[in-house]
Amino acid sequence: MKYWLLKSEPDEFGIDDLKTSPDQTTSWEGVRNYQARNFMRNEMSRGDRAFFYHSSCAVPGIAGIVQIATEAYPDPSQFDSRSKYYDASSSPDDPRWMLVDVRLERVFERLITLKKLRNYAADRLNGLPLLRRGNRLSVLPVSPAQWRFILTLERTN
DNA sequence: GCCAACGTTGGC
DNA sequence: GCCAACGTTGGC
Repeated sequence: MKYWLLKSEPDEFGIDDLKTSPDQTTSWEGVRNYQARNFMRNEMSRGDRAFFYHSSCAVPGIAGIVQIATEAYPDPSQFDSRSKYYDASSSPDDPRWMLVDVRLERVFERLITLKKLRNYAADRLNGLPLLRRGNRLSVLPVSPAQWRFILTLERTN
């Protein structure tokens, strides 16, 4: 089993939106970056777990945990001309963009803020891709050791 | 294949 | 709103 971090803007789709979704499950549509796609397509598996990260908001941070509920499959929104994720240059015969379904595991009582994570950038979270300068990927790997350590931050100040 | 221009991401 | 860091696009 692998561990991941998935970014979403809470103004668009936050963890509370997932909580109220049918089966607390949603299709993680709209990933339009090749590296992020490759992570989903090549390395992500059903049963993996991911942090649900709130980005581009007042207090960025990890809001909870989701489970990867499917293998990667073509993102239908790339073929929907009314969708903001429409990609006219992708064909159903050779879909360019993939997604996975994710199901809510739990919502943290308190956000684990980016600020807090940064406190450990030089030691326990050294090398965490999220903390890498200039990182913009919306799908990022987390090592098992980093995953375990981040979970301990849930109960500390 | 190079690279400048442009667009997007995302923290602050 | 600003700006750094990238990724993508398109002319050549």
